[in-house]
Amino acid sequence: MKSHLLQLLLPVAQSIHPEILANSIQLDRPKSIEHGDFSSNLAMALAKTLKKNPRELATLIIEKLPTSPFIEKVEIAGAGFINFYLNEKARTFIIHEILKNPEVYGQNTSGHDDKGQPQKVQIEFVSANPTGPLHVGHGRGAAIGDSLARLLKFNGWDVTREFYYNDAGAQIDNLTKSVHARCHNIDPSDPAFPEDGYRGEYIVEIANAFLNKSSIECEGKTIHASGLIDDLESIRQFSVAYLRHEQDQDLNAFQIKFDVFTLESSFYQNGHIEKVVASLTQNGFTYEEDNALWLKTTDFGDDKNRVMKKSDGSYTYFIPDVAYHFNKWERGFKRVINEHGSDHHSTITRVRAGLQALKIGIPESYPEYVLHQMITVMKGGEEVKLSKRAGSYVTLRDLIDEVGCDATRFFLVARKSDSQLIFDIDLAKTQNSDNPVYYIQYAHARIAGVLRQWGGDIHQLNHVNIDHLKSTQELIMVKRLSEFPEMVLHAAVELAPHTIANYLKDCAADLHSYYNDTKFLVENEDEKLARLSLIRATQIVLKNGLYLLGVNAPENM
RNA sequence: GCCCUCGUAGCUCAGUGGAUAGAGCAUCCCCCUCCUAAGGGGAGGGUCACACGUUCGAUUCGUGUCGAGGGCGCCA
Repeated sequence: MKSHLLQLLLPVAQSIHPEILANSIQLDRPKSIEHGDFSSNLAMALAKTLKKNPRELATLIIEKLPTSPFIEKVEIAGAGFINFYLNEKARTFIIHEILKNPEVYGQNTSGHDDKGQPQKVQIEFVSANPTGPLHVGHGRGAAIGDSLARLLKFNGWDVTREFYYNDAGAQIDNLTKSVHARCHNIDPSDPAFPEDGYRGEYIVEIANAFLNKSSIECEGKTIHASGLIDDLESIRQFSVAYLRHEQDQDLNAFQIKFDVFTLESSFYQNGHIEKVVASLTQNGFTYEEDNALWLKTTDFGDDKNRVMKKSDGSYTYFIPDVAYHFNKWERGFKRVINEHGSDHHSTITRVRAGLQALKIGIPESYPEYVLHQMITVMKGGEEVKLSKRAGSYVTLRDLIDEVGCDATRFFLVARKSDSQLIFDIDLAKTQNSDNPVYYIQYAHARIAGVLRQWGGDIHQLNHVNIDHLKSTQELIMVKRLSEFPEMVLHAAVELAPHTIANYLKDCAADLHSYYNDTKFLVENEDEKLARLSLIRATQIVLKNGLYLLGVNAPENM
């Protein structure tokens, strides 16, 4: 509908001002229904360059505008807005569009290449090290990352979800030492406990399972504990498998599945690390100082150079990161999005710098980043800082157990990622109007209820003429539904799934308002079917929108 | 000190170079003989942190100030 109007406007605009470009014409959705379905600031924009009165220009534009089967009227308003009001034919067209192919309504092909094929995009998210249960920050990353994946798929991209983790390195040594200490019944109050060790209760569980010679399923393999109290290698393998397994269960409970798990150690084993270091050195971006090998990241906008190989001969995390992103590029991902906590901010410049220094034509903006800010968990008016199992932080599992998967996902994805989030457990738990998740789900369930009571075949609604749906609420409802595809595109372009959550709240509000005002199951058959087709279309949009957030759309509540 | 993000109603947060800046909660009033009241309607509540610029028009863009958080490691 929007492109239809643009096609009408463009020739007119060009006849007045030949140099105007198609993408410079704005066609917005007015906030208020009084201002029509679409609004253009064309006259005001032209007034500036042509030095003419915007209202006069608007009159001229409207006179020149060809007739359209979908437009009821065009009006000038305010300082020179041109407002378009769609007619009943357009509204029927929109509703039929939704009902015809419910599951694809809102989808587009903006992710396709020139040949019409989906382009590959990889989204890396969560990427927690296997040193403890997932915390709420990982939960926010999981909710945002998975929703982004769903959104991009809806926009025609071929999406791969990936989880990267470090299974060697200093943090894992720490984990091993901590479990080892607990095997010997050394607790964190004991001076013999590792200084930077993990102090949570889960370490005791792992130690006990290890001593009992348990087995753990992890990523298709079974890991057996040797049970030998000083077998550090077995402790390490078992602990990593144990925690990876637990994280998988948490993600499962959060209804998130990954396509690929990548281990940091794989880049040491397959020689990628050496290759990258050799290439960086060959390109002349490295130097030695204080017995360490440095990369001149300042050549690429960093504020200081970074160590890549420590004086003890081991690598910093930074080189495996570069190797990993080089690997993503080589696997054919011309687009990569990393979802991380905002504490990863400092790595952006240097990872990109490392990739630039490889000189193999990777774009400067590769990879893209979506960073989320910190979460404060509130309960009973007080900040919750720790959980029993993890010790020092609140786990994702705590939230899921307490408020459920749907509410947790919704709350974590419904805020702009770069603002700090207060997660109010009491609010997320309430099952009433205070809680936006239930508000939206209730709208969906209410519609399902009406359709159940009607008892007819929903396919009967596909070709209903809705011409005489003309109440303000009905106009608002149709307008809202027609905006959904634009919202989906916008959310994907901006990498901002929270805009979908806002849209759904508005859409649900429109429905509840309509529901209270109008009876659907009326005597008059035409009226009844018209209203049912409208709410059925609303149900579809709510369902598709909730799907994009990873939230269920219940038939009953 | 430098870098990034944020500052909008009492609270939690949306939003936009344009029309009267929105929603939920909280406060007050009203609506079930009627498809789910887990709902709806209404009232009150704002110097869009502050200042100065750019613009026909700034809450939105720019600069500065103040305030909050995060990052500045041979940790990941």
